[in-house]
Amino acid sequence: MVIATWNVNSVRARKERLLAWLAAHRPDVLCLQELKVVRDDFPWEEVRAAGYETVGAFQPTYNGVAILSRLPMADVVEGLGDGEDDPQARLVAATIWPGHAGAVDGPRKETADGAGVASVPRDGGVRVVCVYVPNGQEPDSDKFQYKLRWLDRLEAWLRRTTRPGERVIVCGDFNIVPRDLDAHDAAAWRGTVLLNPEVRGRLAALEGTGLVDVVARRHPEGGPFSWWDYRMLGFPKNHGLRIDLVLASPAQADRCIDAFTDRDQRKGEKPSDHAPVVVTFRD
DNA sequence: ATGGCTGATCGAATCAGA
Repeated sequence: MVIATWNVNSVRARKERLLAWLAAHRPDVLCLQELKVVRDDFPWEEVRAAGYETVGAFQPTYNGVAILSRLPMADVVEGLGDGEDDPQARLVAATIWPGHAGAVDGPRKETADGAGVASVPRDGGVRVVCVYVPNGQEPDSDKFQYKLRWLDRLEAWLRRTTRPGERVIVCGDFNIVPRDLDAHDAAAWRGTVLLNPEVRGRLAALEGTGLVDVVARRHPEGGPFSWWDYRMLGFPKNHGLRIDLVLASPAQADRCIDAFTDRDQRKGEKPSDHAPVVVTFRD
C-alpha cells in the first residue's frame, strides 16, 4: 500500500498539478492539507474521475484537510469531536483496507442508506488520520498556545479513539521539525514555533502512544526535506525542513518498506511550498 | 533584524503561512 501526504497550499491553485500527480503516481491513499476551499468548491468530480473517493473537513479561506483513496473508506470522522468550540478544519480520519477492490471502479458493498460508503468491518483495516497541525506563528502568541493545546487534544483523541494493536497511520503537516538533522540550519530555526522543546515534547508524547516516525526511521542521516520557503531562493539553495510526517503504529511501522519525498513537485510553475511525502507499506 | 513569495479575500491592503 502506498500512502502519501501533501500540503498543497490551496487545492484550487494546485488542481492541475494534483490531478497530474495522481495520474503519474497512483498512490492508494493521498492525504491533503491546506485545501483553503469550501466543500462545494472542492474538485469532487475531477478527483473521482481520476479514480479516487474523497472525504474531508472544510472551511473558507484557511486550513482544510482531505483523504483521497482508491480503496473503500469507512468510519469517517471530521474533527477532534472533543466538545471544544473550534471551527478550524484540521483533522479527518477514515479506515481503509489494503488490497481491497477499488473505491470508485471496483465492486463495493453498499450501505443500507445507499450512501455508497463500503460497509466493511473495521477490524483488519488501517485507520488513516490526516492532520494539519497549527503553525503557531510566534512562540509568545495565542496561536502558539492553540498549537500546543491542539497537539494535546490530538494525543487525547488518539488514546480515546484507537485501540491497542490497531493499525494506525497519522500523517500530515505537523509543523514540527523532529530532529536537528531535519532542518538545513537547525540553529537558525531553534526557538521558533517549528523547532523548540515544547513542540518536540508534544511529538514525543504522540510517539509515547506507540506511533513511529517511519520516514525518520528509514532516514537516520536526516531529512528528506518536505518544505522550502518560497522566499530567498529557499528551494534552489535547498534551505528546507522536514515537517510533513508519517507516523505509524508499531506493527504498521514494521511494514514500511520505502519512504521518500517527491522533490519534483517543488519545481516548475506554481508549486506548493511543500512536496509530497510518499511511503510504501506491505499490505 | 528582517524581507524577499504565494494564496485568499467584496478587489487593496491585510492575514496567514513557516
